[in-house]
Amino acid sequence: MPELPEVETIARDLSKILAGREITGIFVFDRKIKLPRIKFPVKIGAVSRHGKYVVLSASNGEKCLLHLRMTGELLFEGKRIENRQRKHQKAVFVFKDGSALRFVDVRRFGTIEWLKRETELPRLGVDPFSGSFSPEKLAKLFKKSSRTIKSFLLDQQKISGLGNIYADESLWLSGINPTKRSSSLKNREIEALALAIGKVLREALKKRGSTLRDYRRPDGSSGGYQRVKKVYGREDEPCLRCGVKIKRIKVGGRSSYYCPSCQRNPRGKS
DNA sequence: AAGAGACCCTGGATGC
DNA sequence: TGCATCCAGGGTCTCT
Repeated sequence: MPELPEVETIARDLSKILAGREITGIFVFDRKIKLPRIKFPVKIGAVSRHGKYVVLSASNGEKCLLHLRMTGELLFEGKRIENRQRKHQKAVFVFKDGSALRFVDVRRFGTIEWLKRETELPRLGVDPFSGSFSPEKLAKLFKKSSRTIKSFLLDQQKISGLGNIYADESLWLSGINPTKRSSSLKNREIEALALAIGKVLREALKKRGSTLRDYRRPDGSSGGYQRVKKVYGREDEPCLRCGVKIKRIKVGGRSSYYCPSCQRNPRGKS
């Protein structure tokens, strides 16, 4: 499941490969995807990340937003592609030299949008890699919210880029119970959490993301963070800090892994 | 208005 | 072995 580090890795990889290339056509195989009329060829200026979106910025000011959701993959094929068909293929971007970028997506949740104006970029919360991400900023946001910290961290309108894995990892690292109410966090906890989020995401980016199920880099290679993750997916295994069995509960409809000892709820519940 | 829950979708895991 | 059922989960929509 691509989250910030995976999307950042993909965007960086693609930026090196695609900058300067001209798209001569986009073939869409998913009827849910609707694109406006596009005047080809379109030259790609840069590839970047906006929250969990991969953004292809064309030199004419238009933008293509790609969201991988759960199982989306962007795979680059340098050689002239022989067969445009492939299982679970959502779309193929074909370039002037015959190379191509395939959007493969088993669960079909991924999206492609073509934007004519920059102002249409979806509005997102603060990005953990931006300069405005700070404990003070988080404290301000948390103060207003009665919801659980876990579901808050997953709300892209509040903080952008975190998904289930890195939210759990950050909460474990900062010793905060996922069911705690955002507004109840002490300044000390908020500082620890802000630090943990930055640390977890930077570490994951260094490892080029986590490959748990479908995530792959544009060249087909895997990420390495799954080898260092501390709680996610470790139900019933010992906590790496205290040895107590990791628990798994549902918070806001999502699986949450945490240590019942290190991440104790002050009220004593779970 | 904010928050909770259903929904989308398919493959893999589990149960009988 | 084979079929049915359940589950995963990001984001959007609907309902409260």
